Amino acid sequence: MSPRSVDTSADRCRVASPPAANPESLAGLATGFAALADPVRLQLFETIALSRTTGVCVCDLQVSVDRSQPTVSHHLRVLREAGLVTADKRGRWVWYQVATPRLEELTRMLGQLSPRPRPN
Amino acid sequence: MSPRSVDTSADRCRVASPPAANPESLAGLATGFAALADPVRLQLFETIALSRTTGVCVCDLQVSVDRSQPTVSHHLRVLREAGLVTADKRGRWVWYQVATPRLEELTRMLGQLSPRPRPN
DNA sequence: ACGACATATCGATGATCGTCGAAGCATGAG
DNA sequence: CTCATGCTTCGACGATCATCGATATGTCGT
Repeated sequence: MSPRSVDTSADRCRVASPPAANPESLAGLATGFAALADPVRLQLFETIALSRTTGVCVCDLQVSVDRSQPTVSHHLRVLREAGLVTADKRGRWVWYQVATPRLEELTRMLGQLSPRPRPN
Repeated sequence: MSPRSVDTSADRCRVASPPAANPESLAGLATGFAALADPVRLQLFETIALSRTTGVCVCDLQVSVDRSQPTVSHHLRVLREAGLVTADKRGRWVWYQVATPRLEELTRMLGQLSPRPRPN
């Protein structure tokens, strides 16, 4: 017997789902968090995000994370496919920038889970 | 040659690291995001977070995610070890609650990466 | 055209992950 | 005490992942 349905009807509580996100959007969000779940990727993303105006070119990203060039390229692809960054080929180099809407989507979700937003 | 150091000294930019988080705290944050990187775990966490006051007991979490009971237990352990939730054994049941400071730590980091916080 | 350079892709390898059934460990009811 | 119940731990298995060297693709300078 569930602890929510003990006794006659006193302690009872909505066992049915709260206003949770639907499963597909949940999977999308999970993919976003998965992209940030690796230390190397998180550092790459931080570096990209902190250089808002210009973006960063891959050759500069390489030096900061001490991984082989294919590995860095792989991580950047994961960030790209998660929608967190965009790549822009300018001449011989590729510049990465943060994809703000997606980042804010993730931030907003975490924010809504904190016991803050609805103080009523 | 880096595209930042073309020409004589015109387009130059601080190649050296921005005020990035140190590597160890980066790993800690990555662990946090990794805990949210699975759809099942994200739903569990959402359900826990949305029932702030009381918390949720595992038996109620089981029904919502359609996974075996050991699997749910495993995911809850990951969330626990990532510091995102706390478990409280009350009698025969275990009640989970969100660990607010940790959640806010993750939220804050994402917030700082959005091109908002410093409009100067 | 050619060679140097910047990135991306491929293929392989070891590590980690998600999942389950089975077994273990408490707790409370009888 | 004994048994059912709620949850965790264990062991296994297939799937996915992070990493690298080798190779491919595209671009610029000469």
